[in-house]
Amino acid sequence: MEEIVSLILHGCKLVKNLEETLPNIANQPHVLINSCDDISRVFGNVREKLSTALQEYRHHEPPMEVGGGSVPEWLRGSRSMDMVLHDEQLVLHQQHGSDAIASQELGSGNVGALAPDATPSLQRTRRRKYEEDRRTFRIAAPRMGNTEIPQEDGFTWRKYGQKEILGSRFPRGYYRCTHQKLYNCPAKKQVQRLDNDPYTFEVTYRGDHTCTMSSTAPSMPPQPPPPPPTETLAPPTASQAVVPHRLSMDINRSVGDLYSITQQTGQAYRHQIDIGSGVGPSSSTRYADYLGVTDLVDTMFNSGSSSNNSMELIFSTDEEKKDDGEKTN
DNA sequence: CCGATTTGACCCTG
DNA sequence: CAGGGTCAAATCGG
Repeated sequence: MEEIVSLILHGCKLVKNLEETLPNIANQPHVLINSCDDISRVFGNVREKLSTALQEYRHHEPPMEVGGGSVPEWLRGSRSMDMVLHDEQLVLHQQHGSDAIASQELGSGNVGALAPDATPSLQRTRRRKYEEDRRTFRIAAPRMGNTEIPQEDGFTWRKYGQKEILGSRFPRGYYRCTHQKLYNCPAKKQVQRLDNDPYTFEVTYRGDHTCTMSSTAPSMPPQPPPPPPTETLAPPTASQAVVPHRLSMDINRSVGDLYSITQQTGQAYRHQIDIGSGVGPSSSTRYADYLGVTDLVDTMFNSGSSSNNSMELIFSTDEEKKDDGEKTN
């Protein structure tokens, strides 16, 4: 087990390394590929070892009681095993759909407040394209402090609405970027507790930040008004700005951030992350695997010094969850 | 006083 | 017409 852990930690270091050198090597695809390969190799190795350990255990130990007997001792009784085996709770998939189109749409005017003279057909088109630019995350609610809202995501949001949603026990909160007016930032997010798991928020991000990612005031001067829409699609720069930020936070942050990003259609989570051209499908799948593992590692080993709240999150039973849920309700 | 939140009303889409 | 999304006045709080 120690070997596996050190492997995981090594992988994390590689990821951090890559992140730090990313600005310098961003335009050197072959270097990027090598780095990604190294990382995925390490975590692929981890996964293999985990699978082997699990199989060996299953082979030697007849199943005992339901839900516990076929799991290695070091994982028995912990929900982390579920996460390893079913990393849909950890793996992220990000759907950018037509980011470029959406960015263009968003940049072309105010969000939500459609031009009064817009034709109905145009409004529909705009809406649909806008809707495609949605990234849905599942975020574990904080166990400490304010459990009513998801953890900081690095941006500051201002709530502008809340609505009861049909078929949902919990209302949906509507947030827009605090700097919307000052910086013409179109980013919005919706936050809703899951019906069947009040300790998980489904956070849907819409639009991309044109402000910086500061949680206070933006450090960049206000951007000039976006250019009028043209035939050429703008590159999805804003959405790219979100991803590296998340990468950094995923590695460093504590619990609460067991993201699983789903497709907007609400289908089963896919063990895949779109990395873009230059990386083959098999690599991307393995890449996703390691992302899941890093989150797990992060949760297990980087969970804050003084409290074991992250462990509570991992190891808490459903019963506890239910109790806590009732308390907060 | 100013910015954030709340909440009922309104708008738009399907 | 129902439901989701947004607006904006009222209210809150630092």
